[in-house]
Amino acid sequence: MEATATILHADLDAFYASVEQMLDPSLRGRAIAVGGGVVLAASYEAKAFGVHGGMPGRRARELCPHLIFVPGNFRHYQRLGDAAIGILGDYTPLVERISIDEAFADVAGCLHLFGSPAEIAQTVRTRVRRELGLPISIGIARTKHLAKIASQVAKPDGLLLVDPADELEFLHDLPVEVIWGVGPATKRRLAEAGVTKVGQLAVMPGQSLQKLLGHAVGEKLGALAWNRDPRAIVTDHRARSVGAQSALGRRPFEERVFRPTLRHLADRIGSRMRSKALSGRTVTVRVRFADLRSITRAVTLPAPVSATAILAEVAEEQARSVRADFPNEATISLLGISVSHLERQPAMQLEFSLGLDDEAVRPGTSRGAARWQADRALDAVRQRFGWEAIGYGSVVLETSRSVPDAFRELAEKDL
DNA sequence: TCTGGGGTCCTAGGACCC
DNA sequence: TCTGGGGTCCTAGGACCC
Repeated sequence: MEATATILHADLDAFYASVEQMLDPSLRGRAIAVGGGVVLAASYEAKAFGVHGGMPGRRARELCPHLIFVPGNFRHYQRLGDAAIGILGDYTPLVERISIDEAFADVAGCLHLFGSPAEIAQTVRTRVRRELGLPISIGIARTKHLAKIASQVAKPDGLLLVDPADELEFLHDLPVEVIWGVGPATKRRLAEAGVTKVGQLAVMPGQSLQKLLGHAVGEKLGALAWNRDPRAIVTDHRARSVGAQSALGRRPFEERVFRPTLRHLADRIGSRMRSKALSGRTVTVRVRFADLRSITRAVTLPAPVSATAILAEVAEEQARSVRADFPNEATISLLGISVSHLERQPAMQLEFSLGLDDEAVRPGTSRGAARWQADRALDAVRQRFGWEAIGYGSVVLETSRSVPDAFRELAEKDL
């Protein structure tokens, strides 16, 4: 007996742009871009001119002179994304959200209640359109990988079921870059070997594939080309790292620049970690030079931390070491911090024992405890009055922001 | 013709231990 | 005196995804 296709991949079409067009009817049917300095999302009308997400706003305007730029309504995006995925959840508890506008679902267990996978998918599409006013495409297949490809092929505003009997016929005709994990670099390498279609990839000997792309990527691609994808739906993902970065334009690589910036980044990361009761042992700093080459420095601490001041100190120390190692790099364009080796526990007790807080403030209290309490107080104020209400005094960033802060908050939001 | 920010996973080499 | 193998952890960098 042949397995049935019960995995759905649902993907809201040109999400931010569609929301804007839904909210403002005068934008419907027109080429719009959400964002300004950088295009965060483009409507299909704009995509027809070659405009796409991530593109500099100026370039987009060149391609499409009548392009309308709209600032984002980020609260709406979060709300509507949640609502759309929620509709999917009305039919099965097996929903795996992978971003604000995208999710997998397995409907194998609810067919007797709601009908065939295609019927369920169509119901979801109809409801998202009727209740939220948004277009959503859904792909259905036997595996996650193929369902995702199907939803991309179905776009815009479409539904595509890949019958298990037709999987390879469907898949092998498509270009290699439809495969999850084939980006520009892998595509180029494959093209150099004369491989542009999935079908060609499929018949490549495993050994040469692994030689070309490395063991893991080669093996994965070889399997995916035959639609061998063992991944199941995972309903709870736990974070493996928490990070923040900031593009700086061109700034001198000096203490007076990187100290306040790292402090601000550490502050954002620390408060996010504390709000989720996470702490982490490895602190990685990224420094990007003016020519876009970037350097990372990581250090693993003996115990996990989440206090802003400690994260900042560790990060500053690493920035200094990069500075010392690259005396000829006078200009930087980005700084980032990321914390990994996360553990699910408050960091308070652990930070005492790090030796980072050797000056006791008073008997029974360490500097680490004082910091932790200060952080908690700050977190509480922000919870009531908003992020901008309070912060580390030294932090005044004159960075010109091409990305609205609300977008950062959105990107930071736990999905 | 230089795009921002938040992530995940893989590779390779070195240190260290048994 | 060059003679193994296996495992784990760590760092740095790269590719990819949304």
